[in-house]
Amino acid sequence: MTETHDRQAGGPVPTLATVAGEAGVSRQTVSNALNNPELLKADTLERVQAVIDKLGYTPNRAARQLRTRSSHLIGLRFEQAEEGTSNALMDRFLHSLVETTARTGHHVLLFSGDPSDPLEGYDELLRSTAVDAFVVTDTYAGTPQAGFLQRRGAPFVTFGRPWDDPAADHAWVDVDGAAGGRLATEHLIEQGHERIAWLGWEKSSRIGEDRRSGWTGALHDANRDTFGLGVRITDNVDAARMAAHSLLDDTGPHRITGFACASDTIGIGVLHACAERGLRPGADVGVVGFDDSLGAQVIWPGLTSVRQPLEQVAVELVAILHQVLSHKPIEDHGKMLTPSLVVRRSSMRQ
Amino acid sequence: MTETHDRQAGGPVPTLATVAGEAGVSRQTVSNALNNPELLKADTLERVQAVIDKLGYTPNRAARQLRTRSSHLIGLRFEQAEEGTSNALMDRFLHSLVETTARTGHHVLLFSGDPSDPLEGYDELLRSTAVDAFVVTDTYAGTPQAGFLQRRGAPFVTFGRPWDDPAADHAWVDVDGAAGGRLATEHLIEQGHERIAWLGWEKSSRIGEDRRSGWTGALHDANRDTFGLGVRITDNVDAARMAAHSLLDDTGPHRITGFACASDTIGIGVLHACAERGLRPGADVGVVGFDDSLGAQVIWPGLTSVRQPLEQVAVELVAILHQVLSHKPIEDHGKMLTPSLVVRRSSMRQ
DNA sequence: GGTTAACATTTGAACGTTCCAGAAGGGGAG
DNA sequence: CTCCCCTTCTGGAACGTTCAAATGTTAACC
Repeated sequence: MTETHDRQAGGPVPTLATVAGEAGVSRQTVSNALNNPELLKADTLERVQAVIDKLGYTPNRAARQLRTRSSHLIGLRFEQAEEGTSNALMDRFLHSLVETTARTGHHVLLFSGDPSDPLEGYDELLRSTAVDAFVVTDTYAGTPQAGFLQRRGAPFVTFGRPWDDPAADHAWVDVDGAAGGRLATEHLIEQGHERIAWLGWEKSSRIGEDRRSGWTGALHDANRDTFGLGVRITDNVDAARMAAHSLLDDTGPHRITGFACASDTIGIGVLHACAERGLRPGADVGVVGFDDSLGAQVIWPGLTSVRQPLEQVAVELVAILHQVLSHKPIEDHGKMLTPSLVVRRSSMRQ
Repeated sequence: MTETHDRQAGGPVPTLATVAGEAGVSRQTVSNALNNPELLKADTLERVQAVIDKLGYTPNRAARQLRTRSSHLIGLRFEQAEEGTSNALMDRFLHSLVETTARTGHHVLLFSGDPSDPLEGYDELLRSTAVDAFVVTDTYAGTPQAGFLQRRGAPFVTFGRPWDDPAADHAWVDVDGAAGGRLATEHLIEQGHERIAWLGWEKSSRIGEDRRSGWTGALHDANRDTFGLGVRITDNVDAARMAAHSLLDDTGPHRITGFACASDTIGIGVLHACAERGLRPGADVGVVGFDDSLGAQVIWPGLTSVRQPLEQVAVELVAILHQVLSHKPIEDHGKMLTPSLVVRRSSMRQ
């Protein structure tokens, strides 16, 4: 607690005029003391600062926002995720974002919208000049937010690359899913697994295909075949469990012993199948999930998982956002970050 | 998409004056059309509305906020939870809150603060009149936020009752942990378990003691002893696993077969211990967790858990907040909600 | 027909800040 | 001494809205 004023004090909130009167200067001088201190003579600045501290003055945000047309708020549409994996991810990301924006005096404003209308909310906040910019998170292929905001001339950055249009010229930050899939697969190869399957999402999921391509690439680089080893399912534990059983039933020249998965939910399904067959995760079968969710941490015996650097994503997002807001020409439109592997017992041979 | 204006349109944002000019009325009349439509003659209202729709006018939030001294923002300090159970809870709660506040045109503003100073952030937002009110979530015993905000005369509601001071006269909403503990225990009794243990937190946790008291009460009502059956540990899987082993080793007149737990993390630890002993959850041992987290849903074979009605908590919080903001006398200072039991296979006898 | 009252709308001021143009006070060059 | 520039500070205006009071309009009553 560094403030020198009395935090307990209630009473009327001091304004610029209050401070100016107390310090014997004009309003504008007080304003300058805060926004352009280099314009003031040293001793004036000091005197004004003292009064500001004494009264505990903080500029009224509404007035400042009205005058400067800048709210220092970042809008984020906070949509209900299906009961699934993404919840935990969002929580971690959101915290990083709040933390990062705070460093530059910005705050995060959450708004909701009917999932059936992906633009709902954006428009109203824009017209009422409630936020300076948006962070857009749900940018799977075909979502119209980016196009809409761009046409409206609204500042925004997406978490997620523009899948449809590689030439899209809005700013984005994303995590390299292919690199993640490769990390998982190469780790399983290192652990000595001969046949490594991929359990992923439907073909329509661009994120899923991206992650899968890392698996394909790693196997090809090791001169291995992927034929019959890539399975597409929906993202739930039971579908994954059954798919894993089916793959484990398959007795070719080599049995399948490695599973790289597009999500932790799927990885957990594989672990369930192992339990039902009496296979020991780690020793008999190697399993790697994706996203390092809470479930991966608490499930027995611990699920190795690809972790997205969400803290870093937030930092990059905010950095780019500042460039966009200051109308600087943006150097890179996109920033790709690399995930890391959190190794737990589900993939450790001994 | 019900708006009749062109969502694509960029250009200057229309103001009250724009609309007034177009409709041939004064600014104030347009303002009234929005805020007090009953003051206008029917056909005037209709005409103004038509222009508002046509131009896609939305009142400037900053100007409105400056004049009315109301930002329509609810502040929520969003603190990093330790890697643990509460994350998932927070996510579900936060979504409900965003959804509920949206219904009355409010938004949620997130701010962060150094965990070492529980008051950081509140003061600044208050002085800059950035938010109308706060929702305070981390109200374990001894947290100073409530007292601070009350002295400052700031509107707020806490999620969590004032443990220290039952006579505290601020508004709060909470979930009845004792009822939850009782639900879990009575369910285990119904399932035919003779000796039911409690695995909970350290005595310093008021929430933990509250939940535990439900277990105690249910056992006493059934004329059973609790002696030696209540264990206090820290909230992590491994501690719970070891404690469960220790309890399962105990061979009194009856073996312990029921476990009521203060959290899902602990419940999951018990399931791990069962797995290591070859005990079948459900058939041999009944386990009930608390909070219905993602982990409870995905772990094999499914963990029965006490679920907090977070959606309803949000609704009640917002309702009380509106009472506080309109300076109505508050009927009840506190609102206690009852949790429910989500039964999964970890507690089903067959 | 004139006085009142109720209704419908307008006008000027204010919220607290920053922008802009300009004033006051030095100091040096011509 | 005058002119000009530089530094430092000031006063009025403006951002877009709502409040409070004033104005104009219609209807109602005796």
